[in-house]
Amino acid sequence: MDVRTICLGILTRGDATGYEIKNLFQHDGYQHFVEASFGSIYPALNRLTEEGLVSVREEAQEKRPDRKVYSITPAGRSAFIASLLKPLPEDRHRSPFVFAMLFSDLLPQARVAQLIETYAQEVQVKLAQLNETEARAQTPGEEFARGFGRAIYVAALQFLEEQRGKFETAEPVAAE
Amino acid sequence: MDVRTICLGILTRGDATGYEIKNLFQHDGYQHFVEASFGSIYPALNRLTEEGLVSVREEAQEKRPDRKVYSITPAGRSAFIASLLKPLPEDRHRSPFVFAMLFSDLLPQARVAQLIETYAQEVQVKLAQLNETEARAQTPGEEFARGFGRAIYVAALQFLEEQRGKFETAEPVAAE
DNA sequence: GTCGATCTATATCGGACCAATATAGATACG
DNA sequence: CGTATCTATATTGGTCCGATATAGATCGAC
Repeated sequence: MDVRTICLGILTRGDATGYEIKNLFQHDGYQHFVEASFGSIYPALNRLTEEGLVSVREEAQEKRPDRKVYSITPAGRSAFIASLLKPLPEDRHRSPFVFAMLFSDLLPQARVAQLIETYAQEVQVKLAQLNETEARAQTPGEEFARGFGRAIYVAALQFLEEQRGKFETAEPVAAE
Repeated sequence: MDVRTICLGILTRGDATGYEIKNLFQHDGYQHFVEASFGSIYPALNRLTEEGLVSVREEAQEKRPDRKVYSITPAGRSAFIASLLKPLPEDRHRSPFVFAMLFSDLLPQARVAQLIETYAQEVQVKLAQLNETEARAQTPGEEFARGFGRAIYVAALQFLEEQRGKFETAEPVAAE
């Protein structure tokens, strides 16, 4: 799922600037399983404009940089739906935490316990974020995404809870 | 968790060629939460060698390209452990599947059902892979990583099972 | 009341990383 | 006997991220 496709998808829900697209990842609905940086969003929007998949209108603002508001075109909408009909790339879950835990035998116990605590807290924050958005009007898709996130985070927390303690008795090895 | 750190970690478990490091991600222990491509592994090993964090010995083979077997140095081991003592980057879970489901209202029902089925099958394959490795000798870290993966995958499957059907009655919208 | 922080909004650059491709002989299978 | 897969290296094009730059607006703290 490249950034161009992600931008198209977001624009099917309404017009937006590059800045607003970026912020959608931090707030509402799109949390946790989709992301893109400014460094890829702005070039993506330019290319999409060249290709006629989105259109821009520049809204000049007094004493502010111009807003470039992007809208999806009919061609863009078709291209987006077509991309959802093709086989999807697989999920990619990169976890520095799991990687670090693979080497727990090389770390002092205190650090291992801390890794687990810190990670558990992060998961709890994400879970709380998902529950916050609960009240707002949602598409069935957003409902699904929130449920999916909840399911995974709850399971992760439960597992961490089970593991807590198991790494407190293991003998540590040289940490230098 | 950059590729250099990942390579260092793997080399703490024993010497390996770039090729073997890459393959470790597909087989044993490191499955699912860690990955790197040849295009980043080979340059990483070169740089690590320059920096003295790993050493190479070239094993000439008859009628085969030379094997470049990498070993971690004491400096490399220290650097690796130091990187595990610093705060870790957060997990990054990119899911084209969840992204597509966010737009289920734009897709024909059949496609949505297919998305769920296909994804569920992929998760089941991953779960089976984790259970396969069960028999082999494991470090506590590998045990943890396998348990973590299992917990998440089982929860995902359970959620998908609950959702199956919920997307069969939703009215579809134009798919072109 | 003014100073710093945060927000809106654009954009670029270096570097990291991936996917695909190239090379090339070995082995294994049908 | 041919073809696919395996061992093993490496590069290239392109995508993407993180950091940085710019710049005025707003808002809270002191």
